[in-house]
Amino acid sequence: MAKKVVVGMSGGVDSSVAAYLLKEQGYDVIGVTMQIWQDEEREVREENGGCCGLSAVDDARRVAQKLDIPYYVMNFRQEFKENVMDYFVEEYLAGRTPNPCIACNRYVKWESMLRRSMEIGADYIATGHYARIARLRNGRYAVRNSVTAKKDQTYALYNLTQEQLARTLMPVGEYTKEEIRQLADEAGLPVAHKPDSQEICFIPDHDYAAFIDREAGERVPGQGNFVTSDGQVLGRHLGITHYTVGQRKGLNLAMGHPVFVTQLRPDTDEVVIGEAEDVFGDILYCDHINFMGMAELTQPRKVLAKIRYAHAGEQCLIEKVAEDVIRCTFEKPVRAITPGQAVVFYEDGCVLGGGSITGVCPPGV
RNA sequence: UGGGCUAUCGCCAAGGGGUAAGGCACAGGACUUUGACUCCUGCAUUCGCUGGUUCAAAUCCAGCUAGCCCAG
Repeated sequence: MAKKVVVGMSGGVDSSVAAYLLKEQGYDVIGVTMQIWQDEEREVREENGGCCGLSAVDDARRVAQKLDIPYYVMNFRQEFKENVMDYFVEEYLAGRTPNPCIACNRYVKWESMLRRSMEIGADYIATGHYARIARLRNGRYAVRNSVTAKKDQTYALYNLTQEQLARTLMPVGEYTKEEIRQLADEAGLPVAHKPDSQEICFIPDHDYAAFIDREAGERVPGQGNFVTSDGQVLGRHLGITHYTVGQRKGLNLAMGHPVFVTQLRPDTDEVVIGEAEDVFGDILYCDHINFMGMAELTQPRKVLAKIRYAHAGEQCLIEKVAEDVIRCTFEKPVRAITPGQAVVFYEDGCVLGGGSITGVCPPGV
């Protein structure tokens, strides 16, 4: 009997082709779209198909019809609110810069959606990510780079558990973006030429600070000083939620040459400003570790590490310095080590694990 | 109140008679399933004001105004 797989369909090309490929491979495919952040008033503001928007449902349903597979919409608004939106806001309030997609993957797509899929008798869930699942020699599951280096989404998946990976299929990782569109075309999928999604799906107007204001109200920190590392005050800023490490634009500081944010100080509401070179560093610490391709870090190990989604990666030495704390020492300085962002470790194209960057000093210092 | 200096885009700043460089900031776009970064494009019919000299003035001259410095 065919294995049953629930495909998370966003309405985009990638997940549509994922469903198509799995059906071709003989799986018993069920299409599902997660309803996550929409509330009635905002639906109209939906633009060019964020990964989980409203047009998403219409498009996904049409694809499901075309593929002749059952299709459902699952409501995960509550889970999304708690694990993604609230997390997003809290991180900003704490002076960190979150990556909501990583939280969404781990807690909504792969926790809530997987659980509910199991409940309806599925053997696997699948998505349209550009990544593959590998079973390593040590028996562990790891996310593996997509065949195309140009499009690789493994970074945002580092936080998945072994149990989750064991029940996941990612057929799109075997193809390039061009091939995927080609397949969509050949299959006659109506979304073959739909533009790629981008930006955070729950903030369509792209105004993060305003979103945080709406969500957190009185708790949002107000104005403060732009200062240099030696304490000189350069001007006033709009509140630390408006900035992130490495940022240049929007500071409104005409210093005659570009200057960048080097640090946020939530305790004093100061935003530290420095020169271009000041934003480079070669050591970082992280916590909230998730081990994937390795079970534990027992001795220092040389790996490739990415410190942001679009980072090419840099060689570094990772060492466990305390329970749930790893220090990464890079061979070459990396730009804009940002608390709240994830650092993900790779070896041979597979994710070994990763964590949440706490800063350039050991936690608690 | 005497003497001197300076006034060019939001900030800094070239240009010293031939028809307004550049940097920063800012705006728009590209890139991007996170924030950033980066890249591209745009950005003073006008040079504190008023007159004058000249074919031609931001550039020379005069007056005025403002700011700074030194005297007092």
